[in-house]
This record gives sequence, structure tokens and C-alpha cells, in this order.
Amino acid sequence: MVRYNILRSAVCHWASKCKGIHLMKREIDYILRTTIENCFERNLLSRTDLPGYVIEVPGNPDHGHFATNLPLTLASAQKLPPRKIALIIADNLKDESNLLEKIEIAGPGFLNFRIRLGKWYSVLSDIITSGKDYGRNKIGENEKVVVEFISANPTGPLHLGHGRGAALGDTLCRILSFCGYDVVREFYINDAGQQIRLLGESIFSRLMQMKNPEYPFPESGYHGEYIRDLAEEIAGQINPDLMPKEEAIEMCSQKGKEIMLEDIKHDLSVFRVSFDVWYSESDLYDSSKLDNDLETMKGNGHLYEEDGALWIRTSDYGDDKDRVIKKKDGQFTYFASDISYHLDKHKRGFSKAINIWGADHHGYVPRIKAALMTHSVPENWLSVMLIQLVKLWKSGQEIKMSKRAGNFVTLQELVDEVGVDAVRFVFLTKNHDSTLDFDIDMVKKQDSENPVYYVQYAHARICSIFRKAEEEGITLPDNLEGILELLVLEEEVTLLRKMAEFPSLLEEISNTLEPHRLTYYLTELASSFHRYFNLGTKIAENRIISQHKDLTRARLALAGAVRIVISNGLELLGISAPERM
RNA sequence: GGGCGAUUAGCUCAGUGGAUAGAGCGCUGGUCUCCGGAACCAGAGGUCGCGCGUUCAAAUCGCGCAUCGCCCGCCA
Repeated sequence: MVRYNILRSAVCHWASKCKGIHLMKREIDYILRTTIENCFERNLLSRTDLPGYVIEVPGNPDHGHFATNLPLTLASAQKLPPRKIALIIADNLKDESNLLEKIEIAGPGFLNFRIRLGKWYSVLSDIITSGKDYGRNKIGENEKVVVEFISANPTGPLHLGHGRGAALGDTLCRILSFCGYDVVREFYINDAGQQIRLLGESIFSRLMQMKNPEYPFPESGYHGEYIRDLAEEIAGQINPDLMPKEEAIEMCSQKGKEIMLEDIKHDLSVFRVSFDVWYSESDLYDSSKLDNDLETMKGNGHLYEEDGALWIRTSDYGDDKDRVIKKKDGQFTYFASDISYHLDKHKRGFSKAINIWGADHHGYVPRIKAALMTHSVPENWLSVMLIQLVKLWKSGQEIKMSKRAGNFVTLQELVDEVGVDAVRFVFLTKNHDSTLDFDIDMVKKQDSENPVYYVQYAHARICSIFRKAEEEGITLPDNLEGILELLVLEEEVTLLRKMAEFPSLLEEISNTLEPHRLTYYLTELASSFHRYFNLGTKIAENRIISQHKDLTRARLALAGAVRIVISNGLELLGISAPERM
């Protein structure tokens, strides 16, 4: 949906840059505004400002290709009933480029438009010539954005929750890049502090237990089985009998964290997720960036000491209260390094930063924004997307997980069981802000209950049709002009309309940060195609490959375009588009 | 107690100002001498948690209430 402002130039000079649905909306808007202006001049309507109206693609096919609520929004200023205004507009419509086939007044005063079929055929040509680039656009041009996601501690394997963040972040990055943004994908490694120490202690204990099963295990240590695996792997490199305990624990920390990080990288590459930057927290300390930032903050008067600790005055910028960044015992809090990390992002020249965090960190958002504002970073520079919990179901039972206790399902286990495509798809079917139930049994089924197959099947089916066409020696001409007019079925126009929405959908996803809309879109497109295909099972003339040569070519072109859009969409989701299933 | 989020069909969820509120699964009944049935069609199923307000128009915006989840540390 696009809102228009009458104060903008009435000339559609940017129309040449837009395509598909956008272009048509602009053209309709131009017609509407020209018409209204004409009505003003002839005193058919009294001259008033135009309110915010909408030109949208209606869900109901009876409502035409496009609809506007302009007459409804004009009603109060004109002091006329909406249907009366609609009638005036319809009667005086200035459609100089002959875009419209039909216009109707409907409901309380909507105007429904039907576009001439010829307009839709240009969409088809556009898809075929653009191919892999269909949907690509430039709305992000000159924008450099950093997307930080997952950022798991290297103290254990990635689990389900990380998987959701991984699928979301990766797909968002793919879409943003496709929309022209300069995207940097970043993983912040919490490789300093207490939890790494705890990892070392846990490994060390398991190491000692190899000889002495009675050796105590740290109360708050990591109980997962993987710690024993780490201990075994490290056992060949460390002999705890030959070095002081402290040194051994330190080595366990270092080795353990390195191995875990490699595991994480491996799991992510299997999950088709890549990063440009692995940003190490400990570098912030080693490079003295943190110290420098503290000096700056002190100079700006945002820090103060109280009760032996160092505080930052975040409450000046909307946080509930001030926060400690250096504890009484001289240790920095995590918040300190997080501030420094985000300042560093800002210094690196990103016009926008996006973080994907678990929803349990939501209370953290105001404080990091406040800290940034003490450095004059605007509040909306950082967008934080919060992802809710994933609940895992198996055999009708919820599987409860706890990292500390060590019973959790890892991302790798899940991927091994149901496959990357299905896991990614399911993670992207829900808004990130609502909890997600992942039913393993359903996703494992290789049948229609599995949502990802539905879309992939449409792709494989089209490939199959092309194989068949090839067998019969049917080829597509370079120039489709003259034959596309044969596409007159309502189902064919529906497909064209749906595909025309693809570029603007991607723009909207970039603006709203809602990648899950792409899975819905692809499901709808696949559905429209399956329905179209099934027309041919009843009536032979409706088959894509028929006796009518030119009609067959036109329909193959249409099916080929659907294949392109599905393939491009799946690529953005990081999901394969199989030719056979 | 305060904050954030949620509440839509039997279940899991889409839908942020418009027309008869949608999808998948489940349920009932249909479509195969087939270009792939991993598909399609039809049907049943809803006081959009409750109330008040704003608006020509509210699932959608505001206020209040209820229920659920999460957060509220000089932990990470």
C-alpha cells in the first residue's frame, strides 16, 4: 500500500524508474490527480486539499486489479456522499494513455479499476529479460547497513533459537542486498569475561574426571555432553599435571572457545549462512577502544562514580535508570563493551544498524540506545528486531530445553533430522515477534503437510513441463510479441498480477524488516500456479502444452516467468529450487 | 508494583484504517484414459479476549480491564 501526498509533484516523472505494480499505481495516481484537478477547474468539485488516500491491490478478485478509497477520503471536505464523488470522478476520468479497461464504483464509494490486458504482458516480458535479476531494485542505494545477528557465546553449540535468528538475519541480508543496500553481516563474539572462564573450568573438570571421577564439577558450569567431547579433544594438547591449575584452566578456555567457534562456523555454513565480519569482544579490550571510549564519555560528563562503581547516565536519554559500566571490583560489565562495540559500528560509517536479539533482551534496548545518544547517535540509527522463543514439539509433546542443564536440541540435530530447506522455511513463516511452534513430526513428513514442498513442487513441476516441451521440440521464440495476447484466462492474468507485485514486495520487506512476508507470497504464487495447472486436467484446451503452437509458447513463457520468480524468491530465502523432487 | 509483547477458525498462525476477516493442518464430500495427485475443487467451522472512545469506516488507532509469556542484577 502506498500513500500519496498531493503536495508532491503531480508529474509522474519518476515513473520510468518503477516497474510492475508500482508503475501501474503511479499511472493510476496520475490519472486520478489529473481528473481531480480538471473537476476543480470545472467546479464539479470544490477545490480542497487532497487527503491521504490509498491505491491498493484488492484481495477480492471482484474488486478489480486496483482500488482506491479516494472518494471516501474526500467525503467530509467536499460535503458530498462518497458514491456521488466516485461518480463524478468516474464520469470525468482522464485516461489519456488508455491504461484502464474498466472502472467501477463499488461498496461505500470505492473506485475499482481493471487494467487493459496488454499492460500485463509487459510484466511478463520484463520478468523473462530480467531473469535472476527480476525484483532487484535500488531503494537502498547509498545506504550502508550493518546487520548483527546470532552473536552466540562460543560456550556451546548453536541451538534452535539461534537457528531462528540465523534464518531471519540471513534472509533479511539477502533481501537488503537485492534491494541495493550495501550490507555487512556481522557476528559479535562474546569471547571475554566470566562465561568463557566458566567454559574453561567446565572442560578442566571433565579433563580431571578422566583420571579421577570424583573430581568436582563447577556448580554453575556447562553440563552438556559436548563439554566431555571438548575435554577429550583437548586432552591430547594439555596435561594438567604438568602446569599450574590456573594456567590449565586458561588453556581450556582458549582451546574450548576456538573449537566451539569453529563448530559454530561449520553449523552455519551447512545452514547456508555466512558472515562478513566476526567481531571479537576481547579485541575491544586489547585494542584499548573501550578505554578510549570511556575517556570520551568522561570528558562529555556522562559518567560518574558512586558506591565505588562507575556509572553512565543513561536516564538522561529515556532509560529507566543509570547503569553501571565498571563494577566495584574493577571489572567492566558487558554493557561497557557493548557500548564500545556499537560506537565502533557507528564510527565505521554505517547509515543504519540492525540488531537481531532474543526477546528476553528487550529491556536492554532503551539502555543501549541511550548510551549511543550520549554520543549524539540518533535514536533510530539502531533498529533492534526481537525474536520470540521457539518451542519444539515432537510426538505431541513439547520438548523443554535448558542450556545450563545441557538438554537442548542443537541446530545441527534439527537440520540433520528435517533438512535445511524445511527448517529455514518454517522459521520464516512467522513474524519474528511471535513465538513459534516447531513441530518436528509435521516438518519431517515428505508430503503436503510440509509447507516448503508446496512451493518447491511448483518449481519442479514447471521444470517438468519444460522437459516435456523440449521432448516435443517446442521452443520459445526470441520475440514474444504477437503471441502473448493469447493469454486471456483469468487465472493467467492472476499469475501476471501476482508476479508484478514481487519487486514492490521486496521493497516493503526492506522497509518494514518483515522477511516472513516472502514465504507467504511464494506460497500464494505457487497456489495460483497449481490452480492454473489443474485447469488442464479437466479441459484439454487449458493445458499448457496443447495442439495450439502459439498458445503453447505463450503459456510456456508464463510458466517460465513463474519459475523465475519462485526461484528468485527461494534464493532470497536461502532455500533450494529443485528441478525434480 | 513497573515495562515490553501476545490474545483472530478445533490446532499453528497471516492480516496495522476500508468492501463478505484469510492460509496451512485437521474434519466432510468430490476431481486422475494424467503437461508430475508432494496437486486441484466444494463444504462445515469466527461475538478478531472484554468494555469504552476516535472515525464516514476499527481485528487494525487511543484509554481501561482480563489472561498468558518475557524482562526489571555492580549476572552473562
